[in-house]
Amino acid sequence: MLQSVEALVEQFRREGHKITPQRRAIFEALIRDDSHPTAEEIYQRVWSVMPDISRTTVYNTLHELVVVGALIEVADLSAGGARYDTNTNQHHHLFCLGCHTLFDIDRDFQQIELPPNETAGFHIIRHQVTFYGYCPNCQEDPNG
Amino acid sequence: MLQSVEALVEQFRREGHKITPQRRAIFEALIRDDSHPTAEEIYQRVWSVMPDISRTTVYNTLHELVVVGALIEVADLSAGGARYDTNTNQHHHLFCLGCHTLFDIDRDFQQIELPPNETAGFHIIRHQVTFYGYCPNCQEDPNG
DNA sequence: TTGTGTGCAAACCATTTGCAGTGTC
DNA sequence: GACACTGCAAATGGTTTGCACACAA
Repeated sequence: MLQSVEALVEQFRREGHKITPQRRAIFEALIRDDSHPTAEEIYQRVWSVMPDISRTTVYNTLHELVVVGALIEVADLSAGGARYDTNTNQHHHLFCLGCHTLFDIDRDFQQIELPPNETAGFHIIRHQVTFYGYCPNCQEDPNG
Repeated sequence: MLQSVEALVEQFRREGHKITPQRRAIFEALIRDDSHPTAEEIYQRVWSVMPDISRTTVYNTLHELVVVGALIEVADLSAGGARYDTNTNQHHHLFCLGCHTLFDIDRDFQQIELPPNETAGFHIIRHQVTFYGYCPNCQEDPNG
């Protein structure tokens, strides 16, 4: 989880990027967030304090945050576009098939490893476990 | 992996669906396939033997195959749209970050289970491990 | 002052929808 | 013969691109 705007500003400067008011506002919107927002949700948050910002700028900045490693883009879990994860540590996901909410699981399944003869020659970078199911709400109301 | 058109026809009839030449052609295109094709790829295959088919019909039929459980829709792994997996057994994935190829891993990581107090009240249906990395090709040519 | 960043508008691309006509059961 | 299915065309929605202007360094 991202802890401070200044740390991001630092990181961005280090990578040779300029710091603009728009970028600062986007950083603000992401600090201490663990809700896996979509680009549109982030745009809405920033828009509420900076109504002149454009989606283009939000998309650009999110991509740059992914490139510098401050954000992880979560594969689209059906509907609503890509989600951004501010938790860049190794962790896992619990996904509700009903309401599409995504929870983090910080447990470490260290046992998950492929024997070398089953990797098909891949150089494996990371792995992620996703649990699919129904959250308490969607169990009560299967149409939720 | 889907083994026979007739089994799918049976299953479709059982669920109260009608069998059309288009659906049969789509079934043919999916038999003994383990390449995780996109809807567009399936459309192309069917189109080569039935040029009058429309994308709408392909999309419709794929959705119905997912509903009856003959196909699994794999979350979009960036670019190119959803993939369809004819392997509906519990299995895992190896995804190449370079060329976006998706391999099946049939190994069973039975140890992966969430203790009840970490499920956030979810009713968990299934889980899937995705390994992210670079395939032999994309290790040689990082721009592949 | 230079080149990166911004924002508009338009393009893109996978997918969905509306609807009239068709064909399976 | 009824109703599910088909296919066209248009709409949708997330994301990207082209380009002129603005501003951080």
